[in-house]
Amino acid sequence: MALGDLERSVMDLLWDQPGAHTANDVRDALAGDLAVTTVLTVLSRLEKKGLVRRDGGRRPHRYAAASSREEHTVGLLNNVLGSVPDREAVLARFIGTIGPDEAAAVRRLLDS
Amino acid sequence: MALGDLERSVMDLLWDQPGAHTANDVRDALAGDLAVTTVLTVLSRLEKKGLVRRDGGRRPHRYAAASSREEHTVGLLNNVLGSVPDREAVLARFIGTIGPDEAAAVRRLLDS
DNA sequence: CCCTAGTTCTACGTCCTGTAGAATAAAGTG
DNA sequence: CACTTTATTCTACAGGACGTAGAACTAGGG
Repeated sequence: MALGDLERSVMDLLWDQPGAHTANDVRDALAGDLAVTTVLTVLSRLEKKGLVRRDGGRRPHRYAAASSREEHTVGLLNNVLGSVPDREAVLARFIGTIGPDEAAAVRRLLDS
Repeated sequence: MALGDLERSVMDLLWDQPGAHTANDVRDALAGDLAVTTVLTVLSRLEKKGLVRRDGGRRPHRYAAASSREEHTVGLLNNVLGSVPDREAVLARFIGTIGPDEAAAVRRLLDS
């Protein structure tokens, strides 16, 4: 599930500032001068996509990211990798493209 | 640039059977009973996206994948990784999700 | 010069996204 | 409780991407 530009901006916001936010908070933090209804629409759509969780208990509803940016992004990666018949062939080429410093980091991560 | 279902099917075809294909070839190889014009439209769009190269020399034009499936997919991966502020944080979590066999493969790839 | 196979143009329905007004609901205030 | 303010949901629309294909046009074979 790909995100649009505004959806993306909202998620970035929710990820960068974890915790519960009202629609007004989100609107104020966003660049540009959007209507609150716009923000609410986007938050609804993100909720439907499972990326945002809403707390509708008290009245200004609060919204928060449903999972971390890393989790979500790893989901995307696995998504991409799931679309090819040979994951390893892709990983092989991917590893060829990463710099030596990053390769070292990956090695470290593998060993931990 | 995300692909639609039909676009995806066409690319899979071109990747699985490398070489130059006519629109009719592609249509015959695809499931379903599509019009050739449909296939041509899709091939055009894929060409515009840079995924397909057309040889318009002789009359039944020939179409072929512009890059390998692996190259293209790695591009997608880097795309995804380019959308986050901390690539390594994502890689860290990604590595946590891969199985031990695949981890071994990655290690091998790093060493080669 | 005319078929015929092949290609490009044009088009339309559908879905997604950005955008927000209108309508409705809830909550505070006197 | 009636009224005002604030927040949420409904409804809507334009624009773009994609699946789909007919119509119009082009080029090569006879």
